[in-house]
Amino acid sequence: MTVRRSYGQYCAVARGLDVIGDRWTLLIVRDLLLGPKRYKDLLTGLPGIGTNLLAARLREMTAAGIIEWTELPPPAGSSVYQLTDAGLALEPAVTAIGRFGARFLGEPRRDDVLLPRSYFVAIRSAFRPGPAGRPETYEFHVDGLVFTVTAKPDGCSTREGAADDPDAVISTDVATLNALLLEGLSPQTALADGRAQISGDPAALDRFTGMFALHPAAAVDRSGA
Amino acid sequence: MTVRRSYGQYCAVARGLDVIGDRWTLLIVRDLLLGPKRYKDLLTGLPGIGTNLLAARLREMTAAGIIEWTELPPPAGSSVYQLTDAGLALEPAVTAIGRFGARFLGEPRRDDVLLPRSYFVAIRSAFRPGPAGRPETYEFHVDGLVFTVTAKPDGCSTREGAADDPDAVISTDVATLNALLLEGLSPQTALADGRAQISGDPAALDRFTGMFALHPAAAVDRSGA
DNA sequence: CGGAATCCTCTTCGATACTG
DNA sequence: CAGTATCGAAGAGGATTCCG
Repeated sequence: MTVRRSYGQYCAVARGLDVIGDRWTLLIVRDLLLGPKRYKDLLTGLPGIGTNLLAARLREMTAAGIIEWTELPPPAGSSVYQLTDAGLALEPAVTAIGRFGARFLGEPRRDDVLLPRSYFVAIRSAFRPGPAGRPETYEFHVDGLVFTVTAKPDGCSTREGAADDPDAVISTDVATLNALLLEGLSPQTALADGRAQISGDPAALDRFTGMFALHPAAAVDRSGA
Repeated sequence: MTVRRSYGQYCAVARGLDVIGDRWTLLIVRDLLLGPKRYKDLLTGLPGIGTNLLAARLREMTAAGIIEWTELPPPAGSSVYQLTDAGLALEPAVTAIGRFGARFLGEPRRDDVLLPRSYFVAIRSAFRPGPAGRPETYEFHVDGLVFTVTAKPDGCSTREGAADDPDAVISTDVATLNALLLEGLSPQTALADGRAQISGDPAALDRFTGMFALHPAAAVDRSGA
């Protein structure tokens, strides 16, 4: 409807920002990096976006060719938005901004919301291949959402949805997940306290947290408020 | 004055966007990657920004700690803005967005403006080390701006300002620079037509364009990194 | 019920004018 | 030169309503 606003510069950075520079756009991409999502999934996963703005962004992103609308095959059959190849090409940008933003993360603020999806995107670029064991698959249930993490010696992948044949299934809440990944909470403590449950290999949570130590070592807290 | 708007998500990507997500911010960073700039330099280098918005952005970026205000040593003595270490950490993000944006670049549109600074940021990530010769320094004069490019076997650096002891000094306009880098215009033709002048080693412009082939063909998908 | 379009208020943007 | 002040236009954010 509206003519897309452009910086009007013949520059790859400016042109990229013409496409992804609007508010919320890159956060929609972040969530879609974990797989296709329904409108409602995105809406509830991005508190504050407002339904009109989400609809507008999805329209613009579709027009730009970075997402597409499709229907999942039966039995799901739901209509979803997913990244195109051009949209997948945004992962390095999301990662780079995340690395930059990590230095401003500090401690959670009072009115910060913790979103499970964010962690399963973040760990992709925080993967430290362990002692080169065999590939391992974890299924996480966090606050009603389900994620699959597959760790191989040469990298890891994450997506939203259930795993085929996981080595372990871990259930927890996002606060505990944050504590495990960013605050050094030990898996033993989390399990003993009942903040996390595991079925399958009981040592899997240990190996998981070891592979994804996100502790902001060089974090410079500069939160203005 | 205004409370900075935040996504309110405890997520490195969202926090990063809280800092750099506002309109124009990342383009200011792009220009500052070439070195310190005065207010006026930024204003004229970013057509359309508007002086109040530039002032607001510089204030916010200073508060966030990604730029700082300083005075250049005599004899220049001008007051300038420059990136802090935290601001320099944005180069990977700028590069990643540039790689993504390259696929939307196409041909210049009627109302696109060509900005010399953009090219000297872009070539940083398009450097293909040549046949490992000795380091070479080029000084460019483009539409009243001066740039220094230093190419070494293991990388290249670019900055705004005159070179100390350049191997060649090249004068041209931004349209010709664009044609040389993106449209395959041959240096011989450019020099013969008088669209570019060179002093020093006359073959230097050949070596330069060879090192920085940005042609869409070569620019498309270098996403291996 | 999921997927939006509409309405309304508030903030931000962009351009111009003006000041130290 | 380096900003501040002002103002109309556009965009963001929230609630409600509509559509299938």
